[in-house]
Amino acid sequence: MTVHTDDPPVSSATGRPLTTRGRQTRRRLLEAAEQVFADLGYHEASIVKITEHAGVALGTFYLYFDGKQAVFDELVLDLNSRVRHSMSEAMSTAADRIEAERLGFEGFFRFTAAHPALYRVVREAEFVSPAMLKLHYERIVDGYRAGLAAAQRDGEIAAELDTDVVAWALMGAGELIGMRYLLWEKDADGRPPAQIDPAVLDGMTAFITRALRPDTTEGKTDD
Amino acid sequence: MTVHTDDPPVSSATGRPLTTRGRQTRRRLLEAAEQVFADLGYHEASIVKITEHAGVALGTFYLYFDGKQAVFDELVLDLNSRVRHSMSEAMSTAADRIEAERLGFEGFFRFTAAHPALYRVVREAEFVSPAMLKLHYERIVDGYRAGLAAAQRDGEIAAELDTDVVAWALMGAGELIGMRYLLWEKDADGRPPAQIDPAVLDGMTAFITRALRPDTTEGKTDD
DNA sequence: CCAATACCTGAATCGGGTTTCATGTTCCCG
DNA sequence: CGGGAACATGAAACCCGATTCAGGTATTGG
Repeated sequence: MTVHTDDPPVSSATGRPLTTRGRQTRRRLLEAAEQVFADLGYHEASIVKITEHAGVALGTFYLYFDGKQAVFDELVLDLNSRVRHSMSEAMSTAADRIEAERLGFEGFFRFTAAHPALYRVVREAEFVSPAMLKLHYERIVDGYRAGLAAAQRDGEIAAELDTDVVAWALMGAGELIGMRYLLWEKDADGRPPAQIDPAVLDGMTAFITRALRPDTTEGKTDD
Repeated sequence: MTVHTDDPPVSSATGRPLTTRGRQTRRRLLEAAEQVFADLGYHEASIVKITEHAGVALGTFYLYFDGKQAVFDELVLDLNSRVRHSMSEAMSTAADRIEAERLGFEGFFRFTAAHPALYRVVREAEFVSPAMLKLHYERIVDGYRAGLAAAQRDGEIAAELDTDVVAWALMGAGELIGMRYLLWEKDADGRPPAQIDPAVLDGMTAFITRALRPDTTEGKTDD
């Protein structure tokens, strides 16, 4: 529910800096937008519903945002930084790249499980705001590819792999696995699972490990 | 552009069977819908635009379809059968499962490259018609899993793999690779590529091969 | 040629959404 | 405590699209 905004918030509409009261209203609107977009999707959501949820009047919205699409974009950016944070935090304790992969997916799945509807917002950006979706994926892949390339130099993963292609493939795999086993899965009470089925994570890890591990004949760079 | 409809077309609105003229009008509407949804997305598309594109009056639409969502659903189903056809046709000449994987992806990418906008329609179903998207993915995965399981029994792919998880992972990987290297890629003239970069397909194949191939120590069932 | 049947038409109905703006209200500094 | 800046309000202007329906037009079998 928390919204991260590192830059000092300004009213997007005018560029004017905000007082404490203004900042708080803006934050309330952004959090309301998050909730409403997540629950209803972009097109069913409306500014009226967002302002009602935030407990402010309709017109107030336009003091802080340029319009519906503008809040949506800001939201996607915010979610992107939160997912990446969840992933990199999870990976931070890894001993090697293959463990990092498992932990990274765990972090991703944890985020998705904790905010099932939120990740739908990101995917809906493909249709609402393609540039934002592109940014989202590219930011994730950039870090990914860098990690893979470094591991490759250290001989932790096979040299023949194309890190760029692999990074996109893994991201796509994670996304569909998350969709299938988190967003679509219902337990006995029809509730979505609080976290990913460990067997699935194991299956995923086995798959990734097999794909990435160096061939046994391959020489290791021992620095 | 061709629309496949195996069942004799009937007016969805009334269930009444159609004469030749009626069938033709219905087909024109469905093809126009395909075009308009692909170009504009679901929400920007409108019945007026679809009927204009088809060269019929607004009201005619409702003689053949129950509404906007109904054509969309029918379209997703149609596209699903076309993608699967493209994939299974490509796979039909494969000597073993790993070659089948490569050819299957080639078929998928060929379809996506030939109809760049169409695959967006399928993905938009996540928000417009979730049940249709689920059906789409599950139909693809079902065939996939069956093929993997059979190959596993024959010792063509590693026994330890969870075919269910692998099927979803591969489908996700293919989808994001297609998005990145077909839908987003522009050549010098800003045109999307007519087919996938062979280097990418090779990278993808290497990745899949490594993940699926049996361990060298693994015993083969020799029937 | 004449029903009768199948098709087609598009103005009108109905519902809804975004954005603006003239008018308050609150806050805070001197 | 007075007044200006910042903030808040919600009715109204404006735009757009799905769906209906009463009234036409093509087609065809006899």
